[in-house]
Amino acid sequence: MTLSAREQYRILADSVAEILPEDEFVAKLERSVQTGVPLRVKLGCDPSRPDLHIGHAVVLEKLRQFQELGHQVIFIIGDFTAMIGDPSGRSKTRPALTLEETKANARTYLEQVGILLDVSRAEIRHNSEWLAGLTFAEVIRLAAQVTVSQMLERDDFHDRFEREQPIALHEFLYPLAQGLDSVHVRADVEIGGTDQRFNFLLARELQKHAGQEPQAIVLMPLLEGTDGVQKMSKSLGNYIAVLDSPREMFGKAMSIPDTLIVRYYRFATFATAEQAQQMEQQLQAGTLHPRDAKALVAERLVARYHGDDAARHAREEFDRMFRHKQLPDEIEIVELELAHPVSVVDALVAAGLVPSKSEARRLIAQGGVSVDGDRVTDIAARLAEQSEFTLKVGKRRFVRLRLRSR
RNA sequence: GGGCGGGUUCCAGAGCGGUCAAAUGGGGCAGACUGUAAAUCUGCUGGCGUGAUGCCUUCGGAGGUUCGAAUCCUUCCCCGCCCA
Repeated sequence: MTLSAREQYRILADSVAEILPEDEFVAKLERSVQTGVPLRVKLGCDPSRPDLHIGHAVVLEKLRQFQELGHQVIFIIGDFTAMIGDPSGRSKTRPALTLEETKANARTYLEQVGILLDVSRAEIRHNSEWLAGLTFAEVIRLAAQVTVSQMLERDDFHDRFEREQPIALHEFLYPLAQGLDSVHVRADVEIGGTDQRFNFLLARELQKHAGQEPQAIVLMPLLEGTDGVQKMSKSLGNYIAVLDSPREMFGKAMSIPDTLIVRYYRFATFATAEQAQQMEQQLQAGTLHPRDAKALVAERLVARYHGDDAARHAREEFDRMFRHKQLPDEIEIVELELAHPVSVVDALVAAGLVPSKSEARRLIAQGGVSVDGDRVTDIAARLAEQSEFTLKVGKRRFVRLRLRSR
């Protein structure tokens, strides 16, 4: 069921941020169709951060399309680089991983990828295969292929250089290592987020040096995080993880700013361009309420990772909790041995709802704490002589506390 | 090797002998409002403790001067820029 190059292009070019260079990409597709040889499509993975979020999914979805069109997907586990310790930028201590950790992380990573596409059909390689054995002489020869000013073209290097912030020498080596990966797997296409443009282009240079046809580059848009400003990333804490529970996923999706609704619809739930456009119009015309639009996006998102039932349930629960301010139907139960009388402050800390007593006092003073539905107003309040309480902090932190007397 | 500028609370960044747990912004949290964990507004944001202008621990590390130090001195570590 091989589609023509043109049809493939139409599918693959949809929703990309950029394809570089466009004509080479088309030529590769045409040749693939003619010869029946699938394209080798590379995706690099960072095993130091195995938690996938829905921003990654934008790329994986595209990869899935390649796979469905019969092309060969290649995952490169960056185990070698992870073992050395990625310095990139400001993250101060990103400790070097052991081989075992790297392996375990890679496994988790691929499990999560498996939610979105068929990992069993993909080629999985570790870059330690070819990087670990390089001699220093080879590294120098490699480094000689690129100039410092070329390196400084890269956005973040440039930026840091301008701002007089440190750039460690070995940071220059990472793009080179990544580029070597492309050479070693003979990638026809490399796919990633738009922030990878420089690295991917550098890989083309290395491939040319190695006498290979340079890879085409498919760049996917970077999804903004739930804060609506910065790109989604784990370290910024503005992400929705692929493994988030339905409730969390739904809630986080509901917390995105209105301006992001259509974008999430499109790139997080993979609505078609037409659907997205339609939503946009309805929002503008006022026929679709932003809240409802967001709920639709949230529900579709949950449905993708947890199924339709879970999605519906998450939606109902969200309405119950936030529109009607009732309790969720499942509350974590914490059992503690505390002797009466127990102060509310102590209970909050013991139940793990707040990190310190000072914090608990602050929250009470601000009216953010309730016990069995009644707001606590007194910092020195104590729990009544009963064995079970529902503690609530803010709008969405609940615990059912069971006290056992000793 | 030399010169200069730096290392402050989650982040950025003021402070430069007491009035500093430390300005301001960001982030986070809470409240009000609401259409949601949107937006907006308000408050809080080291720990312990309370009828408190209370106690303790923090300003790269270690010492020291002083009644008193984030602020001065010594030394060590780290970073940036420039010159060589």
